[in-house]
Amino acid sequence: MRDILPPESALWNRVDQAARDVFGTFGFAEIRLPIFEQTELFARSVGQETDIVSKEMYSFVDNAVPQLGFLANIITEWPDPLKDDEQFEAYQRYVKDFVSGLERAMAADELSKSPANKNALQNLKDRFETLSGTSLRVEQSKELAKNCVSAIYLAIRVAELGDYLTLRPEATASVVRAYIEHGMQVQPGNVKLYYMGPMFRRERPQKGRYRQFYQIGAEVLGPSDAPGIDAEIIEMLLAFFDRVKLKGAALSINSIGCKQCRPAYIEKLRAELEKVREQLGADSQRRIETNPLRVLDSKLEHEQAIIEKLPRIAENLCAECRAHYEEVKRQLGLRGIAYQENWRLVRGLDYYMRTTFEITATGLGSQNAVCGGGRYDGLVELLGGQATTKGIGFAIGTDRLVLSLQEQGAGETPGGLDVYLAWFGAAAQTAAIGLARRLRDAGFVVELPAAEMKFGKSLGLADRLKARHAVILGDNELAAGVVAVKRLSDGSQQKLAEAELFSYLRAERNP
RNA sequence: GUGAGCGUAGCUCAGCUGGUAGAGCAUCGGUCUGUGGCACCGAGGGUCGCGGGUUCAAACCCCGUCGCUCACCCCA
Repeated sequence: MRDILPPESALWNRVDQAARDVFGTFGFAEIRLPIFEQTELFARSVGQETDIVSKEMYSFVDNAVPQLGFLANIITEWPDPLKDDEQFEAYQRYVKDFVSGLERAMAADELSKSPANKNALQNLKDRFETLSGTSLRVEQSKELAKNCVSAIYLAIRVAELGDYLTLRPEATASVVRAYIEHGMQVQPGNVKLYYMGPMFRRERPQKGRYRQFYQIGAEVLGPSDAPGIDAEIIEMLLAFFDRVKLKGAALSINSIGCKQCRPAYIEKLRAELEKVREQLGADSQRRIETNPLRVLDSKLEHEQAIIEKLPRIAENLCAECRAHYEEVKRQLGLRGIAYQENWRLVRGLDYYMRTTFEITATGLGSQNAVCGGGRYDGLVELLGGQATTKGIGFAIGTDRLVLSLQEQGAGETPGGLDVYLAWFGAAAQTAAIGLARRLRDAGFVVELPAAEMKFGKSLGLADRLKARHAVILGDNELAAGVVAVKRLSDGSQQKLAEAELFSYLRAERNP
């Protein structure tokens, strides 16, 4: 958990504003999305077997009956129910409370009497009975108790205690959901949307990575999958990085094929990996089964030579994918965009296909990817929309971008205080309040002391607040109908009428 | 999920073999009631992350726990 404080927050705002400005010129408009969604949405879109869904989501039950949800959490999150008799008994009490709570809630119609709930209740009752008859002291009932506990977990998951919700781990799924829900396919051409805000993943924080992190992203959804769209969204991305003055941004691209050609490639890859299995590390060996593409991502030194000899997807694309990829590259060329082809660039999310890309920045160590994206033509259909709707998008990791900018020395922003309005005496305060309002109306940043201070104190505060000017308003100035304005950098001071003060300050602002 | 390191004032840190909690910076006030940065003097600010244990006595030793940082895994 982390706070973003001034003056650092100013840099964050600059980054957000740059995105709004640049994306706006490409015809993108902002979509504001909810922070949490139905768990189901992410499970389906991101992919059940990905790390995000299998272990990194913050999910919770939005209970119909809060007490039941509380108990369900205790029971299913119980660290080790079979550790000792004391824990075992406590665990049984919780299960008992849960069963009776479930019965009561169903009787009172607080919980639906759906078949799932009835089954769960019956199952829980049976299991609880068996569990009550076991003891941890006897080895064979230990095994029995273990099975009962698994069954209890399952029954609780089956019970419909309320909505399953998840703090969003990414936003593409939400954008697609909104696109379908609001019938945006009737809009002319492709729909171009951008978003920014916090995302959540459950993991151990480290440099540039947080459990609540921020992304700025954009998506193009609609009937066309023209390679020019891929190239333009990349062009926009680079324009953005240019605007925030990120140095050393490097673009990598790849194509990972489609439903037609990728499965065949994966089998080919798997077969080749089997031949060299013994030479690979434990992680890569495991991935031969789970996700062979990820082996290509390995950064282990001794695997590099092996990986270099593996079959490459670019040489195994179907005709359509090959043509699409070639045209993306040509379109990038038309825009004068330099890129690096990286045949090992694969994505961690299931929904990507064809074009994938990544931007890396300097100063981030091994976490050097600052933006990732790609095409996901099947996702809209997967989530229940029109099969003909195509999609492509990217997400910028704002935390890393800001970190990288700071390391490049963009952190310091000059203090914005134009005027410290030092007033002395009750009559001067009245005048100062009016003057402060007119200065602020004109766009100047003004600090107006809330209570009278001694002269030296007041100017001292103006100095420490890093004000550019002190405007002095006391009895003398009031009588003469002027103010004294002092430039704090060199101490020069002059008396001006109000109209002159405004033009003076304007000139000071734009030298 | 795994491994390592660190938690003492707002910040950076000191605090020896256990014996009443310290410094610098910052803040506030004074010297200084019409002119800032300096100097000097003074003040406020701490459940030593939290809980338990050992001890006559714990910031210090032991156990647990929470938090932060870094790395692994993975990704943005």
